[in-house]
Amino acid sequence: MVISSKTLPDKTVERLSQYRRNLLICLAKGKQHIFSHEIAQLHHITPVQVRRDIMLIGYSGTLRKGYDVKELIDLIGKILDTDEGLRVGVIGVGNLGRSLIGYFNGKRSKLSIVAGFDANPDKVDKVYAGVHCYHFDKLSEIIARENISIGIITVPAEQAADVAEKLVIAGIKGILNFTPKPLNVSPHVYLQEYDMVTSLEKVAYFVKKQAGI
Amino acid sequence: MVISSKTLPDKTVERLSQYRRNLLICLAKGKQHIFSHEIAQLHHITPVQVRRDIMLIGYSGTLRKGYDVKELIDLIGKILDTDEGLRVGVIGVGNLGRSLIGYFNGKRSKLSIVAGFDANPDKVDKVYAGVHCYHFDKLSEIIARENISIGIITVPAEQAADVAEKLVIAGIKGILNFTPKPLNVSPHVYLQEYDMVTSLEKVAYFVKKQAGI
DNA sequence: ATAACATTGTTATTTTATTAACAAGTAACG
DNA sequence: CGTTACTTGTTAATAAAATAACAATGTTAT
Repeated sequence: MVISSKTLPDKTVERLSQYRRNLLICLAKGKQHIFSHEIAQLHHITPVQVRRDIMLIGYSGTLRKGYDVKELIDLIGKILDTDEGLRVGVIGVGNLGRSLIGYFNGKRSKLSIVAGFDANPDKVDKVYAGVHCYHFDKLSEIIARENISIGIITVPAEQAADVAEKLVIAGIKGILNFTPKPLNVSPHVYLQEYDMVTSLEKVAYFVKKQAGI
Repeated sequence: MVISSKTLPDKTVERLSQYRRNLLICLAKGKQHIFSHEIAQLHHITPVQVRRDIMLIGYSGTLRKGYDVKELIDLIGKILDTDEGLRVGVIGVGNLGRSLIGYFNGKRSKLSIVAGFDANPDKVDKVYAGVHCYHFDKLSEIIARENISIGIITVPAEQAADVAEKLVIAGIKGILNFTPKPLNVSPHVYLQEYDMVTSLEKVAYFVKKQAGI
């Protein structure tokens, strides 16, 4: 079967990433086959949703036996990963930046954080969880040298726009922005924003609603 | 006008939180009125979306003058905030937990992080950015004593399920889960999950697509 | 005063995402 | 073998979100 080159729905991509994580755990436990309702239960979604996602990537399970865990993991890998992997830089090595570096460190993955950047001279040329921290000034240089295609922005909000601009100029292909400042980037750079404060305010709103305050 | 007590769409709630943040900046700059297309531009969405959101909260602007910044901020506050505010606890005072505490510290807001929890004896009874860190064992006690209604989970993934269960038992009303482990909580606790690894894998997928790899 | 324009508020349409429905087919069991 | 029950794959229906369309109306220019 040929892997469809059509772009998958946003939400399906997210779920595939999550499925894979849990499938790897299943595989490590020696589980060889898995039913759609088992995957569903792990993620608190419906079995139909799982089957639909799997249909979209063109995989087929075995009737009454479920999906082959290993095959499914491999196929998700073919879809999400690139052969040589992509290299990632973290701009802003504060608590959040270091936490991200920590998450990825040691995980065998096609995504690797290969550089950190910070303005603080105390941090420059230090190594955090195996990742070298460079000065902001070297952003362009290191991105080119290290072949970095994704940038994670974890600087204070007021520096975000400036950093984003420099990243785009340096030829970055994708940005994950953790600052609350919405960014303006050229349309051929993929931008994903995540705002922690908004997440928390959203929880608060629904708590308030539920409590009838 | 009476504020509708109907629950707003998920996405509208998120955007309102973001609008407010930028409106506060506008107000600080002395801007008194703002057009839908200006708000839209700040957030890279369409003016229609903005008008629609504002319609949903029952506010009206002035034709050809736009919206009164102060009034809009106040109304969003009435919708998102509770009168006395909600109190938040952070479970897991690692890099990510401290980063969240740092974000909220000093921001005048109806949401305040009032306690941290960790198992590490080096952290217990220390104060991080004004927030006291307690031992896990005191979770229930402190949640009750400090009247905490929202918990942010930033522990390692393998402890997440256990922490969530304890939070629910302690009577928490809302949970924001930053671990990649999907949680099972009783349906009257509002749960929001955010998975950083998935976010990054999603960026990678779209970068890959765009590059045609 | 009148015309041209800008901007809101709202309804209608389209798109995207989720859920339901069900046909098909295979393993297990007698 | 034949029957039962389960699980997949897919199409159809529904729900949620975004976008488009446009009427209403105040403002500015002439």
